[in-house]
Amino acid sequence: MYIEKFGCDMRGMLSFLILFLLSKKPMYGEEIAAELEKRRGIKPKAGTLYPALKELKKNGLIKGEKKGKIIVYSLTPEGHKTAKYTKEYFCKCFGDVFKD
Amino acid sequence: MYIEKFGCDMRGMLSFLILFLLSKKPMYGEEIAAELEKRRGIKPKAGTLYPALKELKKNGLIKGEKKGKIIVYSLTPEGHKTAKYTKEYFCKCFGDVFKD
DNA sequence: AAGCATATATAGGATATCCAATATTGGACA
DNA sequence: TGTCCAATATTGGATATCCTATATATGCTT
Repeated sequence: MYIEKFGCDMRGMLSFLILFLLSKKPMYGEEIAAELEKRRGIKPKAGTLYPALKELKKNGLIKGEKKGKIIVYSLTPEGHKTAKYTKEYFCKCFGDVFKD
Repeated sequence: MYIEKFGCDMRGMLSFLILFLLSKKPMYGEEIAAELEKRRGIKPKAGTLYPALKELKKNGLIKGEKKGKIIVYSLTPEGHKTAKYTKEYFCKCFGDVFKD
């Protein structure tokens, strides 16, 4: 796989992707993991995903609502605002990558 | 700045950005640094940029041609191929971030 | 030729990022 | 009620990523 040969697996984008996904609709852990797998080809392990969610919660960007066994995560108002700004930042950085 | 509050500075995308920039045109170090600053708001330090270039060169993706004081970097054939694949990967991951 | 600024380079270390392994929780269903 | 499974969670550590500080090289100006 060329990504591996490249030596850059685009680490550091996990939290951004999670925030972006939740900005589209609330999801629970396994849903998020499945969506990430569809995009990146790699499914984040539990020890990767949940600490990331915990950090986002700690920063007040997402909240978790318990629905029986699962926890549905969604953005807080602060999270929406941050998602908006980070998306703008992202577009400024990478906007023209898509125009090829 | 919201990126800081977010706690995600999108690390891990530096090499990808460099590869992408060089896929558009050959550049030397300071040119690359300036372009990165324009996009990210932060200019990479010498101790960040040159090791990254060295790694890309080691992997056979870029080559450096000395022109007096400066070194002009450009993609190798392998680098072009890798840029193409990484761009596709990138689009698969983040393609819909721009549709908002 | 000497001094200076710019460009490139390296070593060492701090932090971020992620995973493996393991633990816990809650519901389903016998 | 007890067992099983899926979902969530935590700890500890490995690696990636980047910066600070420092060093080297090259060309320009005087």
